[in-house]
Amino acid sequence: MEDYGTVKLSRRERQIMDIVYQRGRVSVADVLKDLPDPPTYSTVRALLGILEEKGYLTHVKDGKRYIYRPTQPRHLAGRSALKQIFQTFFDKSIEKTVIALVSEVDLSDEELDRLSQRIAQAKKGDSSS
Amino acid sequence: MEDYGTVKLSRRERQIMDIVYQRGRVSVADVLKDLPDPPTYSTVRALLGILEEKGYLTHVKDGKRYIYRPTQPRHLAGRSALKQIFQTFFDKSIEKTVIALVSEVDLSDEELDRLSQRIAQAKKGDSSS
DNA sequence: TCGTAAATGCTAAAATATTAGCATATTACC
DNA sequence: GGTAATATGCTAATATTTTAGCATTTACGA
Repeated sequence: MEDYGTVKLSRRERQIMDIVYQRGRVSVADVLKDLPDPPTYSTVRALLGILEEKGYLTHVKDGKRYIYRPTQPRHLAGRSALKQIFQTFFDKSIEKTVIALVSEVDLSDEELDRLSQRIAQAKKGDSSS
Repeated sequence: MEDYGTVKLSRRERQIMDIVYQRGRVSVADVLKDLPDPPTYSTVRALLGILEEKGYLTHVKDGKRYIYRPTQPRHLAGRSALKQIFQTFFDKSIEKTVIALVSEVDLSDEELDRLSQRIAQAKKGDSSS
C-alpha cells in the first residue's frame, strides 16, 4: 500500500485517515465528530466511500451501520509516516528524531531510564514485538 | 503558524512543503525536480506563489530567480509533525514511537549506545540543543 | 549593446475534490 | 405488522485545486 501521508490523498481524505488510525475503527458518526470544520453526514459518507474505493479502507456491517477499518495495519502505516518525517525534518537521522521526540514532552526520570534501557536492549534481542 | 501536515494544505502544496523542508531553500527548478508526477514549471510557480500568499513561504531574489524558504523554522515544523504522528499511530506514547523509530533501520551497536546515553542524559541537563 | 536564454506576472481553462439532497433500505420498538 | 429513527445508494451542483499558455522582464555573454 502506498504511503498515504504525502501522495495521492486530498486534504479531507487525509484528515479522515488520521481519525481512522487514531480510533482504529470508525462509524460515519465517529468521523464526523472528530473532523475539523465538520461537513455534513452525507459528505463524510462520500469520502469514506472514496477511500474504500481507493483501497485504504474496508467496511463491515454492524447492525444497520458500517464500521470502517484501515486496510494497512496501524503499525505499518505508522512506520511509513515516521520515515517520511525523519527524512523531511531531521536529515534522515534517527538520533536527531529521537531527541526531538523526547524533548517534545516532559518525561519523568523513570520513563527516560526505561526508554534508554529498551533502546540498549534493542541491539541484542530485537524481539519483533 | 498552523500545523501544515493535516489541515489547510492541498495535496500538491503538501508535497511542495515537504521538498522545501528537505532542501531548506529551493528554486522552482529544485521543486520541479523532486515532485512526483512532475507538472510543468508554470504549475510549480503558481503553487509556490499560493504557499507564499498563505504565509508558509517567503522568497528572496538570487540573480534572476527566486529562492524560497519556509517561514516556520524546520525544527518547529518537525516537532509539530512528530506530535501528529505519535498521537495518530502510537497511542500518544513517546516510548512506543521511539521504539518504532529505532527498529525502522538497523542501527549499529555504537549508535544505539550513544542514543540511550543521550536519552539518559536528557533527564538531567536538558541542554536545549 | 544587443540578443538570447531563462526567469517571473498574470489569466483562464480543465480536472478533481467537496458538498448537499433526495430516494431507498434497515433496524428497533410499540 | 406498522412506524419512526437512522442508516446507506446515488446523482448532481459547487468550490477548490491543479494545470497550461502567453506576455513580459531580467541577467549574462558574444
